[in-house]
Amino acid sequence: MKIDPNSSADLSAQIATALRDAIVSGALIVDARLPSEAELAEQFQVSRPTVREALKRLAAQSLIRTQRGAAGGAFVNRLSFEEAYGQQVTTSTLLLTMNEVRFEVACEARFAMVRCCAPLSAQRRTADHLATMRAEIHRQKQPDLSGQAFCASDVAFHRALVDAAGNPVLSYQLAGAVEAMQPLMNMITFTVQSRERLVELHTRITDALESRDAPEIDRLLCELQSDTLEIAAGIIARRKAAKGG
Amino acid sequence: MKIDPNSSADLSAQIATALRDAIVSGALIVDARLPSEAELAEQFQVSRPTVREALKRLAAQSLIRTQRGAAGGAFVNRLSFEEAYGQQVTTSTLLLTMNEVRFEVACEARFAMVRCCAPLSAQRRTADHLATMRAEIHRQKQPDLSGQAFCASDVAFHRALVDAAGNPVLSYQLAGAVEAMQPLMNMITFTVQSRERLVELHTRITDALESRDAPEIDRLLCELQSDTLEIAAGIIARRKAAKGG
DNA sequence: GGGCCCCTAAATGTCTGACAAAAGAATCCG
DNA sequence: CGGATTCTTTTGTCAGACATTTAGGGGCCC
Repeated sequence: MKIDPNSSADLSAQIATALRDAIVSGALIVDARLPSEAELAEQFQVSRPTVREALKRLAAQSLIRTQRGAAGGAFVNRLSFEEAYGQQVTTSTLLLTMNEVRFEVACEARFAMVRCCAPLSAQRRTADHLATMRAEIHRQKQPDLSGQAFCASDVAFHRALVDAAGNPVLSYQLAGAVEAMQPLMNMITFTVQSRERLVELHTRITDALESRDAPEIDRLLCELQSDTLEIAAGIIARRKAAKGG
Repeated sequence: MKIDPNSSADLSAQIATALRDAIVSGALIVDARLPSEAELAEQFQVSRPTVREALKRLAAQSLIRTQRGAAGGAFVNRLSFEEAYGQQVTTSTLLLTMNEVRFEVACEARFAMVRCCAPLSAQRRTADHLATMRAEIHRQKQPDLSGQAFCASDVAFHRALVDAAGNPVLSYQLAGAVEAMQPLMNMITFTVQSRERLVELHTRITDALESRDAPEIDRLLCELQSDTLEIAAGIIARRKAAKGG
């Protein structure tokens, strides 16, 4: 593990990369303790603040955790699904908002991915999943629900549908797709009418899931996608017209 | 934007969170310049090294970029698909290896997601995508190809299949699922026989993609999944037997 | 002899002050 | 007016110091 002091890159970035490689390659296994900051400083021939900056970079990616005290130090962190999930959502959200991804494109990706777990969900759904989904539907029916809350409930509904597939890897991957869409969805204030359309489809999807009818779920999700797109298109057009007038 | 000096959390972590929130919420837009380190230090009532640690955390997530010099500073970074893609792959890979996800679970997720873009790929594939896939198939036929190289080619093949869907969001999301599988696949040294089975399926998938036959692609991917699982199961069983003997 | 308490050592967290290096801005000179 | 030079701002890096936390050991009391 060496660094190049003549490189144009930051020393802390180089050290972070070296340590990250060691972790990813398996040279440093989970719960292994890294050398202390002072030792790393000596090893890389840099000062302690520089080492610390490198360690903070790794900590930001949840690759290590630090502990103070005598037996403390930096330890390779077991990346939990929850942590990975959080990072995934942040990254995906920023990616969509910063690159001005068109609503249709994000929507297409989202529904394509949700549909991909429909067969598994139909097969493995439990009563719990159905209960969660029906609870969200119930919430979505409340007329005084804010636009944001409606979207959040929509996300929760789809998450339950995805979780029903019983595959944590799938849940993790789709979390990004589903949750990252929320800010885009938030820009669309659903009218009472359109909400009713969506809620009805949600209900039928839940029913289909209950009777384990995978093809029907697929059909309904397609319908939900085209409905969502239609509603969005209408709102965008109206907004543009309002601007023009 | 305030921090709590009495909190148990690191000051640098708190500052990083505050700045991250400002970016995610849109208060700091792309290419906006953050205050200088000295200004941030004064604003948060901490020292410059502490501020720097916070900034390095953000830099590790590609949320900011820094530039030296008179007009330099830290700027909100436009998260590119490429950067997000890299982070996504690293995170997903570590998640799978560190949590000892079973091969079947990861495999199921991977193929479910790849299958979800089959209809779009069939519709939008270009000659380029087909050429890439055939080139990878050609490489996979080389008998002296190492196990690692075969797996890498397999990943490239599937990436082309996914990219054919023409949806960058989908490509990004699936990148994690497909590439993260590679280390797990690497543990399975494919025999000549099993390679032939996979290559044949790859060929048929490419043919089906050329004739835009979405249902056939779906069928073939299912077959590819069960074949992969079967091969893996055989190898795992043999390995276990070798250990026991 | 065992259990409790305190003390110490080790490690991270934070601060101060300083200098190096880069890069644009301003200035000076031809 | 243009080019070279100096200036200024800002990040990158270093050294040393102190604060804080925590595990572990030694000593004391029962």
